[in-house]
Amino acid sequence: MELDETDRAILRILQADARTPFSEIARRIDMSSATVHDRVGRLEDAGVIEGYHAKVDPRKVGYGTSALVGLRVEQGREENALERLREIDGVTEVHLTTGEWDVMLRVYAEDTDALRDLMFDEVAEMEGFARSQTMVILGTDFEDPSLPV
Amino acid sequence: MELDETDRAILRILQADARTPFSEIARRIDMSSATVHDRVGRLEDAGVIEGYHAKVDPRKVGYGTSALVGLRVEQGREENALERLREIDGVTEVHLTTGEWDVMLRVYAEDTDALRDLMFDEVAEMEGFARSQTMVILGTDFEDPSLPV
DNA sequence: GTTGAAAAAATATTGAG
DNA sequence: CTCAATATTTTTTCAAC
Repeated sequence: MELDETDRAILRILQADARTPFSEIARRIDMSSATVHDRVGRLEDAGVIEGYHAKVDPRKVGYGTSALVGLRVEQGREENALERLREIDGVTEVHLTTGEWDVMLRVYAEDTDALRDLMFDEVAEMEGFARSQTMVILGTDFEDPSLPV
Repeated sequence: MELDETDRAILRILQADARTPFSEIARRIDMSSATVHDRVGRLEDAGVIEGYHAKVDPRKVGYGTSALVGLRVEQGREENALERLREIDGVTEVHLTTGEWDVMLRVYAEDTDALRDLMFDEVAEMEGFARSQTMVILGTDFEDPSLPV
């Protein structure tokens, strides 16, 4: 799908605030809301917009700790490991990467104790687990889910 | 702010789909939409809900490559470096971490050439830069922005 | 592709239990 | 805190350019 500047403007607005009324988007980009409605529908159908999600403050719902975890997995056991990782509560991202680690995880836990339990009892016990390194996130300086479009 | 099971149910729904009409949320949790409206407003005011964002498929808007980058920063230069990183186009996350790296970045780039340029011309040229390691994301097995609440 | 206008649906507000 | 009823606004549809 080819995106023109109007599509990009709509994407910028919806990335910043997914609940902006079409009528206001229309006003800002100087088109009718029927057009905005039409375009958003096409962006959704084309898979450019994958979804709309409320961003919840992890601390406010009991997740005091977050970490990035590098994982080494035994050769040939990757499939099994990935399947297991997906199911662990608090694991929100599983990426296959080049470099020192085969897999990088993003995990959330209540506190450092809970993170330790998650790592020792769930991740390290997993079939095919070789070794891991946990990078505890001490603070997040910047996190904007918006891609520049 | 204290969250009860009703609040959590609303959060689960809005994390999965931020544009679910209040009327449907109300139907699903068996309450009136006025109550849902009231609760969502309080969750927003309390900062539990930080915002609503459209999730855009990076590939569909020209970002073929993504990476996690570990950074070492010279002591005392952290502030300056963080400020600079925030401004680089394509950098969507900047975390301070324990372990091998001081800072972990999430970056998006058009392709590996653009990633190289971003790393060599922007990141490595930054004041206070010591060294870095780029973990190119070959694939994302799982990525769900929803926190279990 | 875009539009204005009508119809349908949703959200915001109010007042009371 | 919750609700029903009302007022307001938005979404959706559609004939027409």
